[in-house]
Amino acid sequence: MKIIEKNGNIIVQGLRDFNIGQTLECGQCFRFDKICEDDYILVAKGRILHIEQKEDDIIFYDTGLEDFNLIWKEYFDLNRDYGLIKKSLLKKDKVLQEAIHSKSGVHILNQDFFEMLITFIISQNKQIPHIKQIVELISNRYGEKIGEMCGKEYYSFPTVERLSKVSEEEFRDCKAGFRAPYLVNACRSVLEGRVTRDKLMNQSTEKVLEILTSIKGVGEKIANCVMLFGLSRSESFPVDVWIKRVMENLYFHEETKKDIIKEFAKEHFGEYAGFAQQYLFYYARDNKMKNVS
DNA sequence: CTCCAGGTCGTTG
DNA sequence: CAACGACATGGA
Repeated sequence: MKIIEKNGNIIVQGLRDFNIGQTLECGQCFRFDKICEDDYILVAKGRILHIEQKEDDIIFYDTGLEDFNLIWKEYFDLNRDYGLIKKSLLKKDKVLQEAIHSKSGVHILNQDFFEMLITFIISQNKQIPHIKQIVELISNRYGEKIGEMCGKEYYSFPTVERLSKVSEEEFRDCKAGFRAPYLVNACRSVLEGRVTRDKLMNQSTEKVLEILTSIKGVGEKIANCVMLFGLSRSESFPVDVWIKRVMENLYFHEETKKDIIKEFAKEHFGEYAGFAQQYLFYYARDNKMKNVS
């Protein structure tokens, strides 16, 4: 990885195993707008980032070396060797070959814990474009304005303190529907310190799962998403409709319970289960994979 | 119109 | 413990 500072931009060269489009569109992230091919505006870490990929160059527009090193390098998980992860997964398992090869530029982002908790509570029983809409609405109403780009105003994701003051009715007005009381409850849990990033960071996977699922509206799947995307727990393996479908198609060849799939993934993919999950999820969704039988 | 979406909860058998 | 309907909202 070679980093160049030029005209107020940062250019990163020689990054293998990274594609900005795949990384943002794979379903882990909901706060971005596509300008054109491989060219995106992203909201994260309380700021706007215009980022573009031109062949092997990644351009972080209007970004200094300090912001890149302190914020974006970690956010985009640029220090991790994805080539090694893919090799390790493929060594054990040729079944993953197609999924990994077609989605080989996916990185798992290190996103904000609270934002992931709220976002994935919203995600239940909704399609990705809807999730994006609701998160944007909540940010526009309760976040801070952080700038303007291409004629659109951008707002940060709200703080715990601000969102804790939002009522159930107001969440319903943001189209959250039946999830509104869950959101109120989740905000309170974080504000009152029962569920915080610090508290979860040093716990065992089982304990983290137990604490997260103690929030009403957070089950196994959402807890695993929060762990994978918001707590850097790469052994997490969220099982949703798409993962169920793709696992049934590629491994079981018949209808299979989520618990069985989860256990299999833990055994089979081990510490890299989260990466396997994301390649499989994106691959299945992108190919509109059908149920078995 | 009907069906389903990155699910979870509460209720039944 | 497994199965099942309800839950808001919007798009196919």
